[in-house]
Amino acid sequence: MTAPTNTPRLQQIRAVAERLFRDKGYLAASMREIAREVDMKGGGSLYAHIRGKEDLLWDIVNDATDAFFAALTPTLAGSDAPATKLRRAMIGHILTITTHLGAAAAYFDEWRHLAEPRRSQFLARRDDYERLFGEIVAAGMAAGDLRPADPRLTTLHILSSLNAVRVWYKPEGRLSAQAVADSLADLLMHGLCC
Amino acid sequence: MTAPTNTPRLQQIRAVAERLFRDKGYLAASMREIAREVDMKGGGSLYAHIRGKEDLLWDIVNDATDAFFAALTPTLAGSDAPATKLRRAMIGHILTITTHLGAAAAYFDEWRHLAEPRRSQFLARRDDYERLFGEIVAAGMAAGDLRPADPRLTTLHILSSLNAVRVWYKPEGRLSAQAVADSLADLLMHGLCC
DNA sequence: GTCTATATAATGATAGAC
DNA sequence: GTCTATCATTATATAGAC
Repeated sequence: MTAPTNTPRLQQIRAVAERLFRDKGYLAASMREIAREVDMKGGGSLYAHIRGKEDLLWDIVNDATDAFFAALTPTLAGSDAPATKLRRAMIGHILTITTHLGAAAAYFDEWRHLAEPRRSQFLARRDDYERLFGEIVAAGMAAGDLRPADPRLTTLHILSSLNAVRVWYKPEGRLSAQAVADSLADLLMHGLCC
Repeated sequence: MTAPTNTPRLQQIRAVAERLFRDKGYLAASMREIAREVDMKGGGSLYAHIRGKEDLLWDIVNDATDAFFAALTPTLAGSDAPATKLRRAMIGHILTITTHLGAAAAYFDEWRHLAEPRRSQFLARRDDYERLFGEIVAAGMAAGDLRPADPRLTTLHILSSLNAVRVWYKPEGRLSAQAVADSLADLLMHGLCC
């Protein structure tokens, strides 16, 4: 939570910061560069809109967290069988990444540049999400819907496999986000073997 | 390639840099901090051993690349069936990550802070490795050993799933590296479904 | 709200004594 | 090879005119 205002100019600044934080990393992206990309002549003007660089990261990280929860909530509320629920959760997770690539980079990689207590607050929310996701996996195994295995370790494998999409997915590439999501869900559900 | 010498002191500096680059990121890890962790009193003393900070990153990144190739080569040379080869390659890849966590962080995340032409040189070698890995996948599908799918996309999914282990694996944790490697190989080979 | 100028702190790297 | 001192650069952030 920074300012209660949310002007178009601020949103523009946040969009640029999101892109630069992803492209070069939080530390390598300077305030002067962000300012230049929104057609300001010096970094100082930014401080009429934000209190500091870290606020930009904080807002981006929270947008990402909100998006992941928003994608998972309807799946959790549904009454599908666990395996179907898991597939829907996986697809939703991947599509959230592919439609919020900048925010995803902050969520997975750049959050460590947050100072306390924000850092811990973020990690707590991320843990909540992973716990919710893991409950689907555990339920599926308990119901005999999924192969029995260590549910915590399996959830870790699933989520980190899904998250890896952020590294190489290109919106302008030959593959649609849906095709990437479907293929990875198939791979995780059925495996490589015949 | 930096200096032809390779003293114990230099190896110690590289080991510290590797750990700090992983823990805080390349840019956030200062030369003064590296110096302090090898019991030097100021960052200046480091320059009797290296020419610059980037040389440390470069050497670490190349160590990682060498390690990945070293793990893959015997598997490629073997005469196993493609599916067996793939499993061995996956296990070897994961174990290389877990035994070189600092170098893996540089290999996957910090390489972008290399200036040209080193950056491109590194990416070319990494592409070579991924191509070799992908040939096992393609051969397995061609032989009917693996389920038919887009071999390039499948290779991308496999490798990025394996690579994700670096993010959460803790050597002092409850799971051995071998257990992590086996469980992920099982998941990718056979899937979650019954 | 944006500009210019600047305060303040930290960085990578170098120089020279020992 | 390590020390201390320092240079040059860059960073985030602030002050005050407009």
